[in-house]
Amino acid sequence: MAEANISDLIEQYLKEILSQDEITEIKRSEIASRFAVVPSQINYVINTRFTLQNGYIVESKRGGGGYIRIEHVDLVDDTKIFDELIDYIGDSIGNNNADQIITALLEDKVVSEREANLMVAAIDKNSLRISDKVSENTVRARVLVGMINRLRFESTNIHG
Amino acid sequence: MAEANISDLIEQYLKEILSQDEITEIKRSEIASRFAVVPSQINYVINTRFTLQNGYIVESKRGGGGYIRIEHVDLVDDTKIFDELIDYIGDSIGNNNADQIITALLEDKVVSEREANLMVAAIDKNSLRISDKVSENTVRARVLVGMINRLRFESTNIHG
DNA sequence: ATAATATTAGTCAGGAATGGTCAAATTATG
DNA sequence: CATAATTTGACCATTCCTGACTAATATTAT
Repeated sequence: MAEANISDLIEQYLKEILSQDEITEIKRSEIASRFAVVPSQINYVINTRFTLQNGYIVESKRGGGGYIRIEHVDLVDDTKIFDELIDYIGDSIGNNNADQIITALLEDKVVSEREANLMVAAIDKNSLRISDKVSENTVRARVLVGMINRLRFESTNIHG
Repeated sequence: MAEANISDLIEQYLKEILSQDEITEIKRSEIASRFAVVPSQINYVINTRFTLQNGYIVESKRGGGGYIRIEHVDLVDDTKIFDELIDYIGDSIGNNNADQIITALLEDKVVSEREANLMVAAIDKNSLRISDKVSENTVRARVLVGMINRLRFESTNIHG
């Protein structure tokens, strides 16, 4: 597809590196100049694409010999991360963030694609839309219908 | 006899593209100017003609390099059971009735046990509890945590 | 040791480029 | 005529990109 954003390209570049090693250390200024962007854009990419809900842990150090270390964590093996994930969700979460979490669960094979699709359908914003009139049973109907509609389609994507 | 309105023409145009590729990415403003309509009419066309029930999955992103992605997916062979269930559910359904529907899907082997458990967790009455100050994101957090906890409660392995 | 300087990375706010929502106005349909 | 579908526009939300300023750490000078 059309990955028009530089941020997307930087993301791809970093994930390419991480597909070979579970952990990598980069120099912010080096990546920035490689893609001809200001250094702070690297922070932007990391903050929007390499978060815990995406399955990454990031550490850094400033000063001479400074670095940014990105580690891909395996949700299956790390119960503690799992706890932190639920902790992160807390009392409130938006549709996009929730989708990211489910994507991370899928990529780490905690759930199958069919299961992930059901989860995405369950937390869809159209289903959970709340107005004055809605009752619990109204929302339940929408959530259930949303999940059933998801089942109407074959799983098309890869990831298996 | 139905005179083709602009929305119909836009629909045809998009479906023409989708007849060649299963998936396409458009720029809302580009399509809008091509047909000389306001951008939000593209949303109207998508919301009325490219729905899940019709076999389309739509995703979008805003901001620079934003897009609307439309994917056409194939219906599974036996769709009758879904229609009937959705018809039965209607606009409102209680926890027990919903559980029964999910059990029926499980017994018919439409869903696996893990999938059924996820669905049950999603429509749990504690998750969908609605009071005066709940927001959409509040309910979403409860639904998502409920499903994740269900996954932990079982084995966290897809093949387990 | 301590201070000064150099070398990193982090934060934040703003502007630009998208797409989304909602309801009023208009048009088509039965 | 009554209702549903379409069309429009004002306003909102999100994402990306930049740069000025800040913070932390290492190195060098005194």
